[in-house]
Amino acid sequence: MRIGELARRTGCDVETVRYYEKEGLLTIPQRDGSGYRLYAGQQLEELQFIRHCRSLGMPLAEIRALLRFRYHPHWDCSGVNAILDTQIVRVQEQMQALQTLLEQLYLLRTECAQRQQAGECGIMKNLNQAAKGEPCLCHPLPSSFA
Amino acid sequence: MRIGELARRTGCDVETVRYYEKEGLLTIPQRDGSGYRLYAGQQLEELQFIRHCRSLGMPLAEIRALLRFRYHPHWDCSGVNAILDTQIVRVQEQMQALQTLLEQLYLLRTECAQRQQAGECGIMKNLNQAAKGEPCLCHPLPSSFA
DNA sequence: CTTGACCCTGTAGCAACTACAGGGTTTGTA
DNA sequence: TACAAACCCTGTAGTTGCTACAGGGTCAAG
Ligand SMILES: [Zn+2]
Ligand SMILES: [Zn+2]
Ligand SMILES: [Zn+2]
Ligand SMILES: [Zn+2]
Repeated sequence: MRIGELARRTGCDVETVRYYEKEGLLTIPQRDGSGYRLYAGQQLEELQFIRHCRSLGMPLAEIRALLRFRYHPHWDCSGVNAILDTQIVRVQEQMQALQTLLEQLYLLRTECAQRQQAGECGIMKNLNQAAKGEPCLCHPLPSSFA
Repeated sequence: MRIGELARRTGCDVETVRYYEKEGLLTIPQRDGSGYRLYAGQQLEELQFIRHCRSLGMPLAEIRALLRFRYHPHWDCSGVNAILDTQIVRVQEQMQALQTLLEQLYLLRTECAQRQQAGECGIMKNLNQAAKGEPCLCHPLPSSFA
């Protein structure tokens, strides 16, 4: 199968397939007489493996590592667990950060209820206070946004 | 004050300050005889305004818009509210996505309890199933990771 | 024999920085 | 006064995971 069909069957862009090849994630495909890439079932599975891992938010470097475990089934799997754990921690941290952000944004949002001049707007007032180093509703403690 | 001091007082990298200038967020500073940038209190506030907004996750384009409201206090503030609302929705969507991810990762993680060969590891088994288009613990419905 | 769909390579763009390389300046001290 | 550390300058390239061309070649149908 050529690259277009592979892409269609995985729901993945043609350019993305070539990108994965360049990044060393997909095994190099054969070429036909015109230089077109020819893929077999092996690469279809590889690509689906990659897309699945991407859908779990994993960076390509870790997917590359997971692919190595795929090709070496006799290896000790503790590296696999470590990758998952890393990913879980990363996602937890991101969620925590977003949660904090959301609370700050909600607080700030309450400061403006109706249309008015920007100079009178509670949101702008808070932002301008923060710019002067004064506390704002979203960062009540003495400045420095940690 | 020169760029180093400005950076130190805002907890922001020198390169970042120059970057903001290039992006049109900071007003162009004066220069001394040697071509060094010289900043006044105005730019200190601007930079703190920018860093504050960045700490709320806002993209530079929206910060640029907020800075325009700062310079035009007589403008109607409804654009400010709109920016906040957009940002809130964006963060909510990201959190929702991360929540889904986290549940999938947890499910997958339960599949391997101890060290073993990668070929026997429940995590790798799931990933390899998904690569074949079969359902996995993290995506029980017939494939396609939405 | 021409149109359209497909394929190729290589490069540039996105966001928001970060990190040099390769220079000049200032400041403190020996 | 000489030297070095610390600072500043411009400009370019790297980061991540793609996406979007530009400028070409190939192939099947009508
Ligand atoms: Zn308002
Ligand atoms: Zn705040
Ligand atoms: Zn395991
Ligand atoms: Zn799954």
